Amino acid sequence: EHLSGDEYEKSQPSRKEKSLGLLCLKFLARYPDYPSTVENIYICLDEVAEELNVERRRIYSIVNVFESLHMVSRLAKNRYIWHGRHNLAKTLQTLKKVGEENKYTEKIQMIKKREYEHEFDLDGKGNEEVARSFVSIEHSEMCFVELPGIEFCAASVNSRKDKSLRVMSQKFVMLLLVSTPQIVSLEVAAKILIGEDQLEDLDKNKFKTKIRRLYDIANVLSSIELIKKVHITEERGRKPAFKWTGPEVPPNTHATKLETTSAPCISHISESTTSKEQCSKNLFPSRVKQNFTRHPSLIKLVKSIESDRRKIQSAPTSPVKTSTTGTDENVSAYKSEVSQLAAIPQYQLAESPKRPKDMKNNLSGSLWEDSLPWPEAAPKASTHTAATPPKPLVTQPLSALPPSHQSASAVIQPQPHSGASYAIYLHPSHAVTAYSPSFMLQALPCANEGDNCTAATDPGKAMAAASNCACQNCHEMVPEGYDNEEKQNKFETLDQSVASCSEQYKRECAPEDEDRTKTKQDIPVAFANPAHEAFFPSGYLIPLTQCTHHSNKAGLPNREKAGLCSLQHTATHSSPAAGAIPVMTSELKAVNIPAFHITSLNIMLSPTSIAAAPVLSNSHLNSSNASSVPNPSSSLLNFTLQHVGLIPAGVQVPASPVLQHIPIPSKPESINHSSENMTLQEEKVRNNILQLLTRSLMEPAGGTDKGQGPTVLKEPPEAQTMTENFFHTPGGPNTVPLLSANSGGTDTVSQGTSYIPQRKLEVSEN
DNA sequence: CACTCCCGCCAATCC
DNA sequence: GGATTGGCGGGAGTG
Repeated sequence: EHLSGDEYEKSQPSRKEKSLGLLCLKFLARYPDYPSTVENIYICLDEVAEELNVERRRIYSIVNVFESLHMVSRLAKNRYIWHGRHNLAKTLQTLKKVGEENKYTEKIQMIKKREYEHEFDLDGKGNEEVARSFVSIEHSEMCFVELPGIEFCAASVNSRKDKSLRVMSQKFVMLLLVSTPQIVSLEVAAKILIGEDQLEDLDKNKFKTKIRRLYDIANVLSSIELIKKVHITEERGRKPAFKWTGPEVPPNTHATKLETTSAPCISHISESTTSKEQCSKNLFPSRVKQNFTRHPSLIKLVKSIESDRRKIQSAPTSPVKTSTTGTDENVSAYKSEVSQLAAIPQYQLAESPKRPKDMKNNLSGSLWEDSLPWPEAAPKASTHTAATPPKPLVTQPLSALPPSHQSASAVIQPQPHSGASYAIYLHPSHAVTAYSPSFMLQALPCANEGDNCTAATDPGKAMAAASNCACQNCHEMVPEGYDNEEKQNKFETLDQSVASCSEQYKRECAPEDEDRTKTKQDIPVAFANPAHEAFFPSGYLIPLTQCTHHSNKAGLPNREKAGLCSLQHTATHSSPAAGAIPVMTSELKAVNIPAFHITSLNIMLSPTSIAAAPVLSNSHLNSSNASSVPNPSSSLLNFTLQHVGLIPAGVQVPASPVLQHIPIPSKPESINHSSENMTLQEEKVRNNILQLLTRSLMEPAGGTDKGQGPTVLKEPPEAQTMTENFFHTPGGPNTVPLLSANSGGTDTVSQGTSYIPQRKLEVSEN
């Protein structure tokens, strides 16, 4: 009171200091990310408001958003319980699923389409049309999405009909999770959220209010680093948007059990169906729903896998577990594991907290990400990637590196001209190297600093990708083969701590483990199931996209800070085979990829081939393990390597498992960028060579596949890019979205859809 | 000026 | 009927 006006103003915290985001951080600082499950942490709103010196109203906003993610749940008046991030993975997965089922992808496209069509239509009818178009798409207005075990405590005391902020928050997250790339503009989000409630009057005020609320939500989500504000620049100017920066959510392969509140479920189609049943029905349409069909190529794959598994289990020549070193045992175990890899989602293992230095920067996700005990793995190598954006492909697989793989390190090579890179991640005793569709095994820095990713997108390729990804079609590619009830149930028991996951992995898979069969009895059901053994391949092919590196505030969990290469946003669409592709170490040994070729060897392997390779090559695993007898593959490789001048004539690549000790360049400077100079002609030659190599991998011992499946790489279309060749599949180019040429670190993305392929939107962050 | 989003009114609901 | 929740939109701060 005694202060003058100016002084008084200065004594007051600035507007920014009072922001919801900051307040949210303060709020978060009070509670652990992963609270003990033994001891409940209760939140008293009054206390918090007082301690943080804010009105209670503000706390409600925060708590409501957290509630939407099940980070808290309401116990009683003024009283919440803190769950932290324990439920997050499950929640996100559920939200993604509901989002998919609510056809948000289509809605986004519809909005964009209309927007585009009415860009110069000033009569304002565009919005109404959009609104009306929702009716034709989908009518499933959903209620608050809840998780089992949490729903009742929340619902019992809070029957307020409209939990708008909570529901809005969930819907917003859904939008982000289902869109490709995972960027949603404020405007689109607002329109969709309004569109659902009020089809008719999309008046300006309502829109403004929605935007306000979205900001509220976004501020909270940003503070927990699930999203990040970016800007989309298009013809008409800059638009605020939000990009998903949270953990990657694996594709849904089954219906997670979830409940909805007893709140009325609004349906635009039938006002009478307000029951919970109807609500659930909306959320989880019947399984026979036609948009869950298996992609034809997957049927083959599954059959092949199954038959192979049978062979392994019954063949007299199957390796018998011996009591010797344990190595054989492991190999045979891997063998059977590998035979199933293509069919079974890889369980996402948490990283060990202990990592070697060189991995720390490159591989470590945030604590938050590391700890996500995905209840279900991403069947990256096989399925449904279409409806799922080809995302931070690196991040997830790498964060899944099991603890025993500490010696591994990843080197990454984004290929500006050729799409995604792949890191070959090998078993602990082996190394990690990079693999890219331009077939360069190269090391690469993850060096892009901050937000200045400026490499240009190739609009043509982006367009190609966009137009090749008929997202609706993609939705229809969910393979039922992987939608295995039994597995699901098992996985639902897997909401475990990282520590236990890591520990289990060690016990289950670490080669140095004494006795597999014995330890198996100790492990929980999901791991004890033989099928789950298959979740630990000896290696992965990890599609890499681009790298970003952000310097972030210390102490905040951030995947990007950790230097993980994450796909920021991309117009790429992965093929069903994209993602972490399990690959057998012994397969690599079998072709004797020599260490010194790590930066120069150009190999062309279709991801589908690779995914299938373990299946098809089981019969020669033994020999590769023995590694004394050169096999046809190695001869062929040697020949081809010599042929292309990668090794001098007469030099034989040693047949020993040299890969085990491949020196990985630890510094980006050591990278060989020779691929950049590759001419088209060279590419062609390589294509041919690589086809040979592919076949040598695919048909090692009398090839069971008979020209079917991934080995069909007969005539790589000349004009096509390597990337396209790479993803050439028997299903035809239209059944599998092509991986587009990635921009290799740009923030310019094409948000083009099949509707508006021409649009190139620039995303900037500030 | 447009974009952000804080602030607090006040209605709905709870107890 | 007071307390709790939270929708909502005015308008201030920011770039």
